[in-house]
Amino acid sequence: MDLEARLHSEHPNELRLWLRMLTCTQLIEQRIRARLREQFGITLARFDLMAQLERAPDGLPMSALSKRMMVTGGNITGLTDELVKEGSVVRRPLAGDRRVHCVCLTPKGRREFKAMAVAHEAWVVESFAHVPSAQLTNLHRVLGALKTTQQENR
Amino acid sequence: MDLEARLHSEHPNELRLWLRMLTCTQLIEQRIRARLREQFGITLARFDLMAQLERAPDGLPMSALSKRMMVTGGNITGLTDELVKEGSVVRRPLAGDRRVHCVCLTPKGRREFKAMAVAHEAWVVESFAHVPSAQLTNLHRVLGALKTTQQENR
DNA sequence: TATTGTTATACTCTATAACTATA
DNA sequence: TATAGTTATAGAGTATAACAATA
Repeated sequence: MDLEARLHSEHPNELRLWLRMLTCTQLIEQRIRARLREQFGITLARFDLMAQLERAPDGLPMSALSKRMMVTGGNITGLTDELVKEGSVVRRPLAGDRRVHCVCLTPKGRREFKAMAVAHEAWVVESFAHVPSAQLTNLHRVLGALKTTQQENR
Repeated sequence: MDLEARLHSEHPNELRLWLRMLTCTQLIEQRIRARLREQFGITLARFDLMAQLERAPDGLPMSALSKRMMVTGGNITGLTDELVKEGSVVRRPLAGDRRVHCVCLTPKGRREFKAMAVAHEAWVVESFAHVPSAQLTNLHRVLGALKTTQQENR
């Protein structure tokens, strides 16, 4: 039983698709969230922040993290504080602009993230295991167009 | 800028699709949430609860709401309390099992919901306006299979 | 014993707004 | 003035666990 139970015959296909998307993302996200907590003692938001840093050897300004994670700045401060306390990231000043603090993975944080990322990737792959590869690509393309229109309307 | 910024060439298509699904649902959900609050002074969770009740003239047991909304029972009690305070729903005993309380829209709640549902449906249709109808159906079908596998693995 | 719903509690995530420091 | 980040706060949403009433 899920969100779609409320639908009736008059509802447009757009609403059917929307509720189905929500159900799918909620089911998958809940599982990922629970496993991150059980196996690594970390929340999804903190994991996501570390994921953004993986490819940035010199770290990222907090304003960049705010944009990428689509949350307001105050939240980045809080998440960063927690990760600093755990020793997983550090704040580093940026030469040339003393307002900016770059958040940067520590060697410890990088090791931790590697291990989590392997598991996380496997969970995601497993979740989509029954979606044929061609459909995977097709979904990705169609949702790409949807994303663009959403971001324009912000 | 969004969640996908963290991807690199080694990442599998499943992860690419997953992050794109998350971005899309978050963008749409944030907009719906903001509009429900601004235009109707209601939260998404309360709206969703009322939506589940629309087709149930005799109401639904709180346990059914818990399953459909995929949240634990305590939350249903809280949401119901708030909607009762607003006069939008009532609790009704169920003949034959005195443990069960059915949550039921009041005439006022039903009127309120009708108005909100019209607006909500228009927002969703608008969000998917640039997705061709054939792709709408295709997405719905593919995600149906995904949903089934997720619910089996719970 | 199992199920329904309530209560109490705590945590995560988020936004907003006022603030400081720097550009 | 504008931008980067911090702080304080509040509200939404959620889960857990102990509990009472009923089956």
